[in-house]
Amino acid sequence: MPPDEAENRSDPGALTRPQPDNDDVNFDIIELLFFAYRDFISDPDAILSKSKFGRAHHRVVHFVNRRPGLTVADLLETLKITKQSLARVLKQLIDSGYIHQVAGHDDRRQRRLYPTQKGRELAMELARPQSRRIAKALRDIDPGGQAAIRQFLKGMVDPQ
Amino acid sequence: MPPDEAENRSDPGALTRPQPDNDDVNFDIIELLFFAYRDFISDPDAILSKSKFGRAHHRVVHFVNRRPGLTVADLLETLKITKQSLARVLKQLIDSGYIHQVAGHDDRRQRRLYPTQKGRELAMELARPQSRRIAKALRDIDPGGQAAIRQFLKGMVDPQ
DNA sequence: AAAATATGTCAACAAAGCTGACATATATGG
DNA sequence: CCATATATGTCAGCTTTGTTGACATATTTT
Repeated sequence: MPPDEAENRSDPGALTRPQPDNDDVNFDIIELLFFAYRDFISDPDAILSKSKFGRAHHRVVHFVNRRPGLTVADLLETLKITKQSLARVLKQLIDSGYIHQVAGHDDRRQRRLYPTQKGRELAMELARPQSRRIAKALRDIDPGGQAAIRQFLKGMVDPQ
Repeated sequence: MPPDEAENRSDPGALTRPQPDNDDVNFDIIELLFFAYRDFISDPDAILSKSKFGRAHHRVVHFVNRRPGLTVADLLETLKITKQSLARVLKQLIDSGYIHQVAGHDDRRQRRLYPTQKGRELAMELARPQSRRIAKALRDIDPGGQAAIRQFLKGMVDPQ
């Protein structure tokens, strides 16, 4: 008799044993990623909760700060959201003076996005606690281990 | 004259240089975490898009499968969401026969949650592509590097 | 000149979070 | 035993951030 069947006999429909890692699945890293990301975004979220902006604004101001001059299309590709979804938050950031847009030099249909000084400061303020968390997590990990971490994270990303 | 001021002279309000890592911030790992997580959740999302469930259901069925018998309070603490938010998705999972609840043995106010066979199968189906992605990212990383990755992810999580 | 492209915008909707208020069952402490 | 605390459920309404579909405008490409 398979173990689950015996289990079900005493408690119909309810599997009572924990589900451990097995050949197919790597539950522990799945969970570590969930917990790490959950707390990683809690830092900027706490700061943003006192402002009129949210997570979506954070992402936009982050990437505009990191890659000044990117186009709207670049940003959509990076964030993997629709232009209507981006439009809402981008408009608020532009209207509030955090981001500045300029028609493209070669292709004047493009809107190239740049942070203002205020935008750069916001991006930095939000990045700081996240960086502190990362620094703490990397402390006591040797250079080889740190390289492995970067390689792993890169390997998790879809090609392109 | 500070460099940003000179920059602003020719292009008012727009900082045009990329923002590199510096002492305060570790932008590259911040971004790697964003991209890794973005694609990590895209696998189960694609499967769920053909069902009546979403990400929130995934999280619930995952943790119930991993820790059968956890209480509603445990789950709230793990997910860090409100009970009203959990109630919506949990009810749907119970009504559809993915999760089963039982009054606590000692404390009968508690509702202990268990996966049904169907629930366990869903959790596994959603975990499988994520595990494949993880396995691929870990391939070519030696045991020491893999230990560093686990240590890093654990270090990113808030204590408790 | 026609077609394609980059962007913006309107409207409606869905998922998943939130707050506040209140109900019920059960446990616990005096 | 009663009063209070706790675990859970539920109603109502709101917010943020995602989605589709349709259509407008400016500019580039063919």
